[in-house]
Amino acid sequence: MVVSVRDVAAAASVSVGTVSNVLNRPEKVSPATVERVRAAIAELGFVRNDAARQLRAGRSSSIGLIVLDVRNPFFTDVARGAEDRAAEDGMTLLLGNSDENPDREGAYLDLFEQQRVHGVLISPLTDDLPRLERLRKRGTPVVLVDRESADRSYSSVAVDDVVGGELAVRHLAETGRRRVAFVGGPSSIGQVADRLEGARRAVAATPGMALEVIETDSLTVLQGRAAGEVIRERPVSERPDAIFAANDLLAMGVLQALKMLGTVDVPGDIALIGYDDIDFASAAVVPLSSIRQPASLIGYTAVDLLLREAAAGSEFTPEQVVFQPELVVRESTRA
Amino acid sequence: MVVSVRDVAAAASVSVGTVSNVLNRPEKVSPATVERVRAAIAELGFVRNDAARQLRAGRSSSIGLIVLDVRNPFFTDVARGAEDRAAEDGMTLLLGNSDENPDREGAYLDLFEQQRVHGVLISPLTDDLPRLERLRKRGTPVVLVDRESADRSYSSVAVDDVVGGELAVRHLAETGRRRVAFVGGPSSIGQVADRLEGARRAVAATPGMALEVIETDSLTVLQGRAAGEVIRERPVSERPDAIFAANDLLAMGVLQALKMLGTVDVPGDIALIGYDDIDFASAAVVPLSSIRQPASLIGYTAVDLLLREAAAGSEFTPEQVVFQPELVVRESTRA
DNA sequence: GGCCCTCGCCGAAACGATTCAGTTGCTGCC
DNA sequence: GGCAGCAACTGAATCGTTTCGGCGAGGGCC
Repeated sequence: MVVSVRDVAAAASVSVGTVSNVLNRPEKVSPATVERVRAAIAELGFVRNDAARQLRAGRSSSIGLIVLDVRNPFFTDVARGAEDRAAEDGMTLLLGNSDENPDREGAYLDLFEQQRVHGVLISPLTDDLPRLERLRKRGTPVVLVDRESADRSYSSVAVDDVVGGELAVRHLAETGRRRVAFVGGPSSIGQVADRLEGARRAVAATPGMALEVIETDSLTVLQGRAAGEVIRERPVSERPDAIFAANDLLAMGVLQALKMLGTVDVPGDIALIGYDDIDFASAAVVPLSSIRQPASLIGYTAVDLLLREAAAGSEFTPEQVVFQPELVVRESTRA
Repeated sequence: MVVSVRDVAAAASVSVGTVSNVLNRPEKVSPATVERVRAAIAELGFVRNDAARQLRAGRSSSIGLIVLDVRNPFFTDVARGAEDRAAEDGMTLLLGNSDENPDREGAYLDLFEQQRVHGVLISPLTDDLPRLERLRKRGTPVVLVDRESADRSYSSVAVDDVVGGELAVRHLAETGRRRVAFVGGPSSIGQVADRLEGARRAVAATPGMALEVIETDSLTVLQGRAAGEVIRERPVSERPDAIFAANDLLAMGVLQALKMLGTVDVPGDIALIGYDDIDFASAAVVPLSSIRQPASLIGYTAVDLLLREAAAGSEFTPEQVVFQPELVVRESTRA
């Protein structure tokens, strides 16, 4: 009981080609015929088979997006922006979650390749992936999200994380802090490395300031809590007087750990600043200072670039869009 | 330069049928041939075309999931659970976000139908949707998520929201509160209606307790903040002494509004309880009491049901799974 | 009237993987 | 030797849509 164009054609007494034209170029068909075909479609409950369309078209009308962590509101915001732009061109967004795991990242790339997606948006774990190369050879545009490609061979939409890190630590310095701990990791993730680099620069620019790095396995609330506990357990004299967390999830975990036993006061004893400025940051126990990134704009712009690249074909030169981050000061870094 | 099974077959000097067998039933092919074909695949960089497979198979290996709000961590957790179960059977999850908007919901259902998805998981806005019926007629299983079907004609995985609402308000009663405001809406959303119903029951069971309903347009932080401001602006005597928010996002918004000017103390002046127990609830300005739902288990179970239903075909009787919610007490409702 | 266009429609070919009835060649058994 | 049985492989048909060369009818123009 599957209804195909053929059935519709028979019911409306036209050819399959005409049905297809009604579907895709109704202006090419006489009004009376359009009407008749539409009626047949409605009556039979015909619904296009996307697989067949794609097979014919050679590629799908979906765009793949691979993010580091769906549970991070920053990335859901990116996804929303991407989805909005995709919808403008009648495309769909396929959302994959690598969870900072290269195997999962690879699995999604394979999947997207099999699906012959229109293009791939990725916040990659490592800098060079043969799979990305292969996709590109096939003619599938690839745009890096929240990350710039080392050799600028890929298009990308990112925020200057070095500047962001610098903003954060300079702010800490300006509010009188001198012993800063950077909480984040793994350092193989580009964003983490860049934010740390920015922190280093700000520290170097401030006489008497010291930086310590507390490396985490991932960028989650849980890992933040663990790092916070490490700091809490130290003798008071050995604690930093400020913490810069590589993202807000970590920062919120750190905050939970510090506040848990009531032993450490934020910002009294330790100031805390995160990164991303997710919605929940302002609602934290101590409202969190953070570095804001235009998440949904990043997603929107990335899809925009992707579609332009897809339309241009091979004579497209990769384009790097870089947004500037913005410091948002709240309670957690009050002097 | 597209590589198809035909090219692989030629390169390995076998027929296309054999290539397909190597791909899908390698045990049916002699080891030497498997080796030869695999080598050809690797050399040519052949990647299966999913559209062609699906066309032949009649349906895709994806499962569609439509949630009310991707930005709500509860739903991303549901999605994670669903994805995990789907991956066990080599299936993919397509995530759609209705944003509590019937048009968007409909658009995703249409899309999923065109994609001939293996099945649909939906947290529906309204109770009866002709589109769901049509999907079912086509043989596509539909499982309701976080919602039970009124006439039990659909399979569903849900949490007893009436009990959850009752738990919340009974807890407020037990901690001495008597003038409760329910913040949530629109009431057309089943979860909201049920939680309110539970609240009503608990109020009815407590002599001297009164319930007021503050309706919101949606279940977001922003709407919560607006509701919180309404309450904050009232004369002290007309304020409730407890607020039950239909979900944690709303609760966090309410909390922000109440704390903003420092005029209202939580839980001193007003106790506050939310629903869902999202990760961020415990990290809020005032750690939030909430009603916990097993989010990722819901997603996992829903896909499990879906796959069983798909395998059983027509002789499947819908099954309703109901989990019990759990009260989580934190600072925000301390007596 | 002859010629050329345009419009509206037709229908076969093509996309690429899977399936299945059929062929081949070999082993083992009476 | 004859034959059944089996393993390994073949290749044409199939899924449902889009595309595109082509055809006939009607209109405009010289």
